[in-house]
Amino acid sequence: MSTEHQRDALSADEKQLWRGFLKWSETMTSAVERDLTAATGLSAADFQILARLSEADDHRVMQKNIGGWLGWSATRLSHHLARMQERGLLTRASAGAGRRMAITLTDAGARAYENAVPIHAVAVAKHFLDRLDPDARAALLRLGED
Amino acid sequence: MSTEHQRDALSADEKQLWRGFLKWSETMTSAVERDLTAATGLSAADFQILARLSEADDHRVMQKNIGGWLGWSATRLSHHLARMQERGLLTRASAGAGRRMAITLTDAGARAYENAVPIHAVAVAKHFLDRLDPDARAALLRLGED
DNA sequence: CAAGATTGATCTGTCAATCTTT
DNA sequence: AAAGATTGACAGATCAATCTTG
Repeated sequence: MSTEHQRDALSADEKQLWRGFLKWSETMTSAVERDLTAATGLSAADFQILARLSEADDHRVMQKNIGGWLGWSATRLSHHLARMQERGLLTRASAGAGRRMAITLTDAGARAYENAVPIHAVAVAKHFLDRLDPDARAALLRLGED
Repeated sequence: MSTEHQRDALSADEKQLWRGFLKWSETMTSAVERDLTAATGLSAADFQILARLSEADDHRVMQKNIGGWLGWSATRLSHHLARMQERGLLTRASAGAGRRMAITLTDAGARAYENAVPIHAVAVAKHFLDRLDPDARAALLRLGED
């Protein structure tokens, strides 16, 4: 009989791998966010959005695209962009077909992002990049490229 | 001059590695939780706690220990355990020094966990384990063992 | 109507302050 | 006083339902 089609439970090794990964991943991303937020007042989510806007032509991007890049639901994105707009980091304007929206970085948003870039880079290096050996780096790169 | 002490920004490769990891990690853990919750009504957080209780002698564990194993704050754990107690999955009782608490699995909690184990195993295998080649597996195991 | 976005209710997590027992 | 746990207010995320425009 096969042992593949009806897994009863994880083996001890698999359990260790899964639990270890979860704890490492959560601890590491929390540490990055803690450093970023303490120095800039931006959350990790804020930073990701500002980065995408900052990289775009005219600092302007369709809302739909942001959702795709980050893998966020429409709902989450809508709520988050509303809050960021209230804080003056970006503006929203309807643009074309259906209920399509164009998101634009404000000057204040651009400044907040530029100020945060080096802090973010140091945090990611300290808690993530610097702890990866070449094998781990290659493995994670492969997992992430889909 | 050194390029180490004052990182200005991540390189393109580093950015790809970091963003790719974040998206993969969030997508993958969400997929596991979606499968688990759809079939059992348990969240990933619920499952982790039930698993630790289930593995303990007498299905009983000190609250402090759970926090340490999972890397959770005392606050988060307190709120979460209160909710799980209301759902009848576990009981809380003061035990000894200070404000120490002993957490015990109920029969209903034990049944819910046992029912969820194979579903969880299939989900973790499908979305995580089966997608790791030997190098990735070894690399993640190293990162997680601290 | 279909795609894209929003809304409100609810649930989870965090922060700061507080409480209890030794 | 110190350790461990709780509380309440608030921020962030999710779900289901709804809205808008081509």
